[in-house]
Amino acid sequence: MQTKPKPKRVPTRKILDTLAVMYPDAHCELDYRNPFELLIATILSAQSTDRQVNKVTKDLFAKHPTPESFLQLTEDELAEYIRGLGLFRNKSKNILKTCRILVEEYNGEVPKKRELLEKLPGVGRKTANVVLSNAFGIPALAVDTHVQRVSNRLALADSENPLETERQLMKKVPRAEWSDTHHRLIWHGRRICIARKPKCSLCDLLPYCWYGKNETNTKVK
DNA sequence: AACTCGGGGCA
DNA sequence: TGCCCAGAGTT
Repeated sequence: MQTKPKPKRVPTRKILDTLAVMYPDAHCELDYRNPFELLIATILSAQSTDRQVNKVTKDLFAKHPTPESFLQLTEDELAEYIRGLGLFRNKSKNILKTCRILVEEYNGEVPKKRELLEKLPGVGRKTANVVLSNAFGIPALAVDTHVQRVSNRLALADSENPLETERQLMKKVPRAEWSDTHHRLIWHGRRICIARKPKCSLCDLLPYCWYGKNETNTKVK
């Protein structure tokens, strides 16, 4: 790794506006109808694709729409539903523990506080933020691998630590734009600013991008 | 900080 | 065939 010649001034406003033009309708691509389903779908999405998650949750949520209903399932039975995903045994175990807590401590509801969400098995900082923001409209900026990578490349963040990246983004991005920005960074990370060979020649952010300017060899069709 | 969980999709 | 996927928990 080279020492980073950080730009003197990051044109945050231009970056956010350009992202808005590029991805005007960016949104969560997990299928869910209520906070509980979003919580489960987000736990399931760890190291898996949202398409695979949507595939397995369709049948699962149809037959088990509530945490009470999930508790009728054994660990193996739930694992069978989500077998198409990676990490399915861990997820099955964690989700059943989480459902038990929801039923026994929160009257079957998903709590709306970060501290409580993060205590649920399988729920970390990222998942908690997704639920707060998408399900409850509580401002939060979830940092996953896409947000982390794209933020680093655009010099919106200079840390590899997701929590630190979250802090830096929250300082630079107006609170009202946290949710949209989160989704747009993800869409950008999946479509253009991909990990391996970013398609810099297709990127409207190139004029504002430290990485794109310095990695000319990565420009692929 | 480094492991581990992990099957499926895609180049 | 190898690499990655809207991470979290444990050591």
